[in-house]
Amino acid sequence: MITIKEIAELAGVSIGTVDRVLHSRGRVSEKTKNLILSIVKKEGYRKNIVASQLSNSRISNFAVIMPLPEQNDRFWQIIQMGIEAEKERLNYFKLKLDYYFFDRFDGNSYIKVFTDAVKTEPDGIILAPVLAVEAMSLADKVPEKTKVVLMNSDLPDFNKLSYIGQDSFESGRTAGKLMSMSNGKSGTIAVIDVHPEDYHIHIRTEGFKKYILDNTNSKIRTYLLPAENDMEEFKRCAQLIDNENEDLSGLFIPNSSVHYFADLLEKSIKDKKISVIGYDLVEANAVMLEKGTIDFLINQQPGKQGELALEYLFRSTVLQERIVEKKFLPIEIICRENLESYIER
Amino acid sequence: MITIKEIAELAGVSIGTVDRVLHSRGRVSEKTKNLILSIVKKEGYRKNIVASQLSNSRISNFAVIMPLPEQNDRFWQIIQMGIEAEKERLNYFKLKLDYYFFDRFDGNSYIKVFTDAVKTEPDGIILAPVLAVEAMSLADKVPEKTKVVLMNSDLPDFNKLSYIGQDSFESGRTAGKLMSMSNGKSGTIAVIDVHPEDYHIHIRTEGFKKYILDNTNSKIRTYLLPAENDMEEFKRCAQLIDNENEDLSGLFIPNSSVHYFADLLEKSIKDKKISVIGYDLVEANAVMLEKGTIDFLINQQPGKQGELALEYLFRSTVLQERIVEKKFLPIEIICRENLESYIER
DNA sequence: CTGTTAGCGCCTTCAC
DNA sequence: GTGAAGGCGCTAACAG
Repeated sequence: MITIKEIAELAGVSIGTVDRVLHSRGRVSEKTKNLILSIVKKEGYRKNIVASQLSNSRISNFAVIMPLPEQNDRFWQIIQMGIEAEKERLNYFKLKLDYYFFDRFDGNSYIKVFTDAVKTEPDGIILAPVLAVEAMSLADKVPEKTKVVLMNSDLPDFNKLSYIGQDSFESGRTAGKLMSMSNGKSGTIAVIDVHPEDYHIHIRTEGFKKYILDNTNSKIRTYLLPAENDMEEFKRCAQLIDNENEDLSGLFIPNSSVHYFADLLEKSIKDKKISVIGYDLVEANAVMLEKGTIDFLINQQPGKQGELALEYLFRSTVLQERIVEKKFLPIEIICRENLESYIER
Repeated sequence: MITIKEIAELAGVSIGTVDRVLHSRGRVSEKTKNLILSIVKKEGYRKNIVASQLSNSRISNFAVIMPLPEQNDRFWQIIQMGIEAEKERLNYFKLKLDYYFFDRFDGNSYIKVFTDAVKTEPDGIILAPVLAVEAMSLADKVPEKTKVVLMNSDLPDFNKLSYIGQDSFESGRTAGKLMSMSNGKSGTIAVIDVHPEDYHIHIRTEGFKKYILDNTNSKIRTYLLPAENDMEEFKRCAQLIDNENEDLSGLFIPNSSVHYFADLLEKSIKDKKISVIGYDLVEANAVMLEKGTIDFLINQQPGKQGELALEYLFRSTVLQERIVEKKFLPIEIICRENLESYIER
C-alpha cells in the first residue's frame, strides 16, 4: 500500500503538497495537482485510516433523529441499542453521537427536534422518517455536506445516502403465507390498518391481502385504527371485530401493537382457534408468543438497522467509501419454537 | 483517557519503563512495576489500539481450519465469505489469515491440515470440527498461546475461547413445528439421519422427532444415510422411502442435502403433497424452495458464523477483550415468500 | 503556491 | 534497570 510520502517522492514534491491535494485544500498549481492525482489513481492510494485517526483531532459528528425509545412498545429502543453497539465497535475512532428524540404522535415535536439537529451541521444524520409529511417538508433544510441515512421506513423523494429497512410488501406477503398455513380453515380474517397514513406500514397490509386473496378462500375485513396512542381506540376496535365476525379465523396487525389485540381478544382467540400474526419482537409480543396467543411475528431486525445506519455513515464520511443506496433486510419469521434463539443472551 | 506518557509522569519514570511493565518485558524493579500497575488500575488505562496498530509491526496471525468450501453444497463457502467480510471490516489492522481446508470425508486430510496449521503457532484458530473424533484426538496439540474458536458444531470438551453456532435441538423442534403446520394431515414422516456419527446434525433429528411425537399423530420412520458423498446412496435411500411409505406426508432432512431428495422424489412430493423441510440456504436448495419442491429451510446464518468467529479472535487477541464462551445464533425460517430477502443483493 | 515541522500514542532499539 | 530517541502515516500550522 502506497503512502503519501511515497507519492510525494514520485511526484517530486513534499508531503504537504500531496496532503493539500488529497484534502482539496487548494493552493496547489493545476499542474502538480493533476500529477499527484494521476499517481494516486495509478497506484490505487487509500489513506491509512489508523494513522489518519491518530493524527486527526477532528471528531465526526452524527445526529440520530428518531421517535422516543419508549414509543411503539419500545421498538425504537432496540434500534437505539443497535446504534450503540456499532458505536462501541467503532470506539477507537473519534465519533460523537447526539440523539434527538421526538414524539411520533406530534408533528411539531418532530419539527423542533429536526431543526435543532440540523443547526449543529452534523457530518451525518440517521433519520427514522415515520412522520412522512413533516419529514418531507423539512427535507431541504439538511445542510449541503450532511449525509442522511433513512432507516425503518423510506421516503423515495428524500435526498439520501442510503435507506435501510424491509421490503414492506414482501413482508406482508410472508405474513399472508404464515396465516394461510396456520389456519387451515377458511373464514374471515380481520386486518387492522394501524397507521393508514404511514405508507410503510400500510403497504404490509396490501401484501398480506394480496397473498390471502390469491391463495385462499378466506374473506378479509379491514379495520381502521387511526389513533394508536389511545387505548380506548384499541378496545373499541377489538370489540367491533369480536362482535362483527362470527367466523373469525385470523387476525393480522401490521405493527408492534399486536399484543394489545392478542390480549383484548384472548378468549375468542382461544375458543375459536384464531390465528394471530403481527410484527416486531418487542418484549410484550414475545410474552404473548410464548403463551401461544400470538402465532407468528415478523421481525425487521431493528438492531441491525441501527448498526448498519451508523456503519454506513461512518464508512461514507470517515472512510469515504461508496455505500449501497438501498439495503433490504431479511424478513424474519418468529414463532414460539425459535423465539429463544432470537433473544440476546 | 490516560496515556502511557501521563502514567510515566505520574510515576516519575520514562515511558519506556511503563511500556516494559505493560508488556511484561521484565527488566523493571519490583517497586516501580507495582507503582505503575497501581496507576494503571486507578486511572483505568486502556491502550489506544489505533496508535498501537500504527506503531506495531507485529502482524496477528490467524488460521482457519474448515472443510473444502465446495463441500456440503458449498455451505462452507458461505462461511468463508463471512470470514472474508469481517476481514475487510478489519482491514486497517494488521491481520494475516491462512486457510487450511480438509476433505470432510477423509479423517487423514484433517489430521494433516490441522498439524500444518498448528506448526505456524498462530495467535488464533477458527475451527469447524465436523470430524469430531479426529478433532478431539488432536486437541492437545494446540499451542499454549493459541486461542481457538469453534464454529458450526461444538465439542464440549475442547479447550476453546468460544463456540459459535446454533442450538441443534431447538432448531430441530422448530423444523418439527413447521412440518406439523404445513402438512395438516397425519401420515408417515420420513426422517433421514444423514451423519449418524455427527452429533450436531443427529441432534436435530431428535428435536424434530420430539416435537412431532408430542404434538401430532404422525408416525415417524428413520432412514440412515451414512455415506453422504455417494450419489448412489441417495438414490437407494430415496427409492426405499418411496416404496415403503404409501402414506408418506413429510420428509425431513437435517442438512443441506435436502435438495437431492427433493429432486429424486419430486413426483411423489407433488402427487402426494408431501411437505419437505431441510437445512441451509445454499443455492441448490434456494432453487427448490423457489420451485415449491421444498417447503421450508432452516438456516443457521453461516455468514454470520464466519464474521463472528474472526471478530471474536480479533477482540480477544488484539483488543484483549473478554468474549462470551457460547454464542447461539438465530434459527432462521425460510420459505418461498421471504427467500428473496435473505439473498444478498 | 510549496516545503518544513511538530505532534497523535505507542513500540522498539540502543545506549548508559 | 532505566531513559532517550526514532518511527509508524497522516494532519495542520507555519514559514517562506
